[in-house]
Amino acid sequence: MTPLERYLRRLEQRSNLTDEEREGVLALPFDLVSRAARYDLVRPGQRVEAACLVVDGMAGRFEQFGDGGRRTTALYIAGDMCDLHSVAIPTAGWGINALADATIALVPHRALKDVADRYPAVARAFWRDTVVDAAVLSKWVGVLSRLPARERIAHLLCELMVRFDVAGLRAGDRIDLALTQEQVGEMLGISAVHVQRIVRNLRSEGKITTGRGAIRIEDVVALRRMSEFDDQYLLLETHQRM
Amino acid sequence: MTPLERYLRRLEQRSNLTDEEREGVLALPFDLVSRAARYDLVRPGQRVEAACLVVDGMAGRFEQFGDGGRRTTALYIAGDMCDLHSVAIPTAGWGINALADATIALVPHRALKDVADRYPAVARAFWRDTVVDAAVLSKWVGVLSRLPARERIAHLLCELMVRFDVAGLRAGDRIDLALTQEQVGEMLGISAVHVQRIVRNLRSEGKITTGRGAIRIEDVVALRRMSEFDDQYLLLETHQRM
DNA sequence: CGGGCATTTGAAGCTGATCAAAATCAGTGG
DNA sequence: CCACTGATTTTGATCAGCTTCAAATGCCCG
Repeated sequence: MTPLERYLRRLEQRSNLTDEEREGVLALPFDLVSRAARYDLVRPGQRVEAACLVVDGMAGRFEQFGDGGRRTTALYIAGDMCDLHSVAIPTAGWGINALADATIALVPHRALKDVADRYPAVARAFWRDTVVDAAVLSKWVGVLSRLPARERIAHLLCELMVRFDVAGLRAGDRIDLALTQEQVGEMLGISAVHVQRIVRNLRSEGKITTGRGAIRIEDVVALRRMSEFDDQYLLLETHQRM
Repeated sequence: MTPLERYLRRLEQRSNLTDEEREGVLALPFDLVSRAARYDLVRPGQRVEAACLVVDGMAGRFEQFGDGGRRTTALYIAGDMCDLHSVAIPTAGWGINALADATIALVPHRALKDVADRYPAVARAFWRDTVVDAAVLSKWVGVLSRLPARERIAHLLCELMVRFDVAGLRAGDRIDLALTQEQVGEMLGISAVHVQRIVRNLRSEGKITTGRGAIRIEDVVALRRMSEFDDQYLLLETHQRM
């Protein structure tokens, strides 16, 4: 699957497109780049002229604080356009970082605007895409303010499982979570030490198994129940042409 | 200022519009309704056909969890269109609630789509508006995962002060925070009891004073510093016509 | 084989939750 | 105008979850 085919798949998950519109998306130009883990794709305050489509690996949106400290606030997997919103607002108030080694397709804003102008349905699909992004952020705000550490981690795992599934990326029960426990903690507001204790705990209870940078979900039902996970917020339904 | 003038003001904060486009926005039809505090304007899962523009009072976006428990994840003040995103995705995965007594203008999706179709610049302004909403959510994720209770509250106060300012709603140093301490706690993941202790503390340090449902900011500088507040995430710059 | 990063484990201490109850306040009806 | 009611704020005491600091072990890669 080419980078744009993956992205098209994501768009079509929620928006109906005609053949012509599909072609328009697939014809988007892009530059393919490889970035090592921790590379900053977009720095806060920077003016950007291309959006980052994750082709392989993982990327994250982060907020930077006064003292240079950061927090990852959103997670992007293959097929996600990390910062499609930068088309609407090109002066970044956020940052994008390669969480793991990643391949990224840089898609020029110019081209994205052109295809959106030519095909209004594509423009709406783009808008929808950023709305879904916001819906996930909203859920995370809720999760962080409501659930204790254990449940937060369970919720994250459930979310990723569903997103990998929908994107057609899942191999069995295995999730390729190429994140360090430190990174997970930083995303969920938990210290690395405590993340480790929780992981050990979940493992001892037979809910997950871990190994070589991947996590295997052994008991989805338990994870969903304990974190009150409900995928409604991922807005997975396909919508009418507006 | 009429409801739509307020909203137009918000749009023009970030997007340049022509006279004709302005007229288009101002000509939007709406139903004005009054809702008591705690009224649900939109329930999770509901299919909505109008967006909620806050005319007076406050509204909040909330996430609902398995057991019916809720968390407010975003806050809307006069001039904010709470759920403009519902135009793109009308089946709500979220909820909207009147946090305090509020007057709301219900603007039909149909009319919003029409004006967006007629004026592409308005469509982009709408997109931008939802992107700003997402930017605030992203920041909150960062704040919740990084800052301790005291600093969270300070951050919220700083954000509201800036937003009230930008919307032209601020009277002196006074912020009309018609929220109970319980509500504040529920938004920030802090128990009501602890919110009270922090408020007392901030008061004793001369940073704020409180009274009759309002908060007076006495020492902005201290609040900004302690919460590492930087308004960049509010994306206040005006952008070119795309 | 060695170096560097990630994970793992232990111990001590703090932040903030929870429970319980008193004091204050706003609104209501007599 | 005052007594009554329910909600909100305030205060105290106890306790759990999680952080921090420190150090050991394990793992991957050059």
